[in-house]
Amino acid sequence: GAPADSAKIRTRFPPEPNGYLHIGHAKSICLNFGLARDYAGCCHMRFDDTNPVTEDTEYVDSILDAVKWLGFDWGSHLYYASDYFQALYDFAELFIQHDLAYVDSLGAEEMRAHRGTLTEAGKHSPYRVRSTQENLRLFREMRDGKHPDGAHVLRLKIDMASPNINMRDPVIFRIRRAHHHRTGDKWVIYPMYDYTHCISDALENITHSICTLEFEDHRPLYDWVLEKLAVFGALIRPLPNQYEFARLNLTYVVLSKRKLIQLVEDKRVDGWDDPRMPTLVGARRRGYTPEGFRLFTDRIGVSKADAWIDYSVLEDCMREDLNERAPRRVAVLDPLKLIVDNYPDGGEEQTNPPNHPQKPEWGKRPVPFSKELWIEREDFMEVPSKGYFRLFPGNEVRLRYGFVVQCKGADKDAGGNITAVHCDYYPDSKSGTPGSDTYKVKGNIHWVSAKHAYAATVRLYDRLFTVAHPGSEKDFLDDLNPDSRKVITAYLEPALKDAKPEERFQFERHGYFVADRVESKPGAPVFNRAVTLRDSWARQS
RNA sequence: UGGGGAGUCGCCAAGUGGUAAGGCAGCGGAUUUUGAUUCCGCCAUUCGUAGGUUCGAUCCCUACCUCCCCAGCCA
Repeated sequence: GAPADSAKIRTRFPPEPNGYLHIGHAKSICLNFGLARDYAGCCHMRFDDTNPVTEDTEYVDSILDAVKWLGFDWGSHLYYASDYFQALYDFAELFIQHDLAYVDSLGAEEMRAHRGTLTEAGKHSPYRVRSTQENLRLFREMRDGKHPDGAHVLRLKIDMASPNINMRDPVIFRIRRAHHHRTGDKWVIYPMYDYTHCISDALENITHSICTLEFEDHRPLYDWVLEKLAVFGALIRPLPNQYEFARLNLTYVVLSKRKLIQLVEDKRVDGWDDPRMPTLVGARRRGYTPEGFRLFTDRIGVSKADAWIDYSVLEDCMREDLNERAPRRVAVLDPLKLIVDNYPDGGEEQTNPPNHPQKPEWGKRPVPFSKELWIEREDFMEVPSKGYFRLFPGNEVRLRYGFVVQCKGADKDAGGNITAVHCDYYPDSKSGTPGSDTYKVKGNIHWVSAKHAYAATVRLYDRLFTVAHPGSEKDFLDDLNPDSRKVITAYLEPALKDAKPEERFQFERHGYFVADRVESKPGAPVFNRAVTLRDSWARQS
């Protein structure tokens, strides 16, 4: 436990280690750690590991990593509810001794029947009148493994007629022979959440126990348990208080743990860190930043109203952060060949785009230019629509940081599909050379030298990465096909691991790092955003 | 229809007796070698509804409406 310091705010982030943290958890993490930081208090990292059948150390590690990644530090305050198992047990005997707890031997079915309904009071269990001596004996036998799973439970003796169902003699210990990730097989009885959480908070001298709305009904029980223990003299006042806030809902995003597990188990995604997953590890691979998440949680606020935050808020936060810090790189994702007819065959020269248009101090980088380039297929229209000012026959555009060219037309295959676009360039229009700015064009498109493209930079999901492709140029371009992005993702994996903020790149054309559309293999669902899985899809699956 | 919560602009969200902050989205316009960024402007006579108290109400009172949560030996 932590020292009692009445003046200090003390919060805690208490996940159950039964899954990976997602964007929704970021709100809770930022809230709890942020409050502690803003009020010079401290925030405990605590695992609520009272149900051994669902928990695993794999999750403990990933959760710790996620919190650190978000930029928070719990210092020496790392706790596990399982560390309190003995204290929790001892307190339970105290409740028995004060005739406020009893061993119930009703089966699960019968117990439910006795609990009553939302509108009808419950009935007392016939075991509710057991003597203190018998309760103590039975409870110790439960602890000592003398009874099979489910044979008995320990319940608090409160009020079976309470309109609040949580107060109808809640179960606080159950027999569960399962290996616990930390205590191993030492215990066969495990405490329940309601009983554990408030006591853990009290033992750690938490001042503000912040949780989500669905626990509002549990607050009376939280207070009841702690008040009794204080009266018994087992706990010192002041006692912690529970406060609730609305959990995060994000449009287009499924944050239901059950559904996410299903996606992973059904292999609809590559794993918890698939860039399409709303997990923090997934978001990280997408190029989302801790700073962006912190900005996001500041922006959405905290209230008790059920809210659906529009995804654009998250996007804007990430853009705002990356716009400042991301060096610019170019990639062509849907390549169309552009041939500069009047450029010398085999010719080659360098252009020098800045690393950041507003930060000359970041310097420039050399980018090769040659006769054949790759441009985005959408940057050419044989018959331009109104307002279109990129490439179309007769029009002039600037090849960004390169030359101004005039479009001469396009080649087509037998099926009428455009296979290449032709243009002529103006040799005196090269960016950065004297007089080059006398050319006034509305269109400005990005490009990659075809013969150097195997070493170009690729955008995946939201990020751009420099790729040194092991295969030929053709292999590389084949991999660029939107339908096989996963292949590249897998290949790049090692390179992404330790990417620094400065290594994050922003897509040049749109200054926008979120892919608009990613389609997976035929027959598989279509995602509207690379980032997210649509809730409606998850529902039908 | 038991109990607990919530309703302020398309989406969030301040304000809680003195006459509606801010952000996102959207819409204009200026700068721009990313249709980006940046910049400047517009965007609720109205705060779920109906009454009431008051000089004055989003804020107080009454009634009503809508939505969310609760009957795990899950958290």
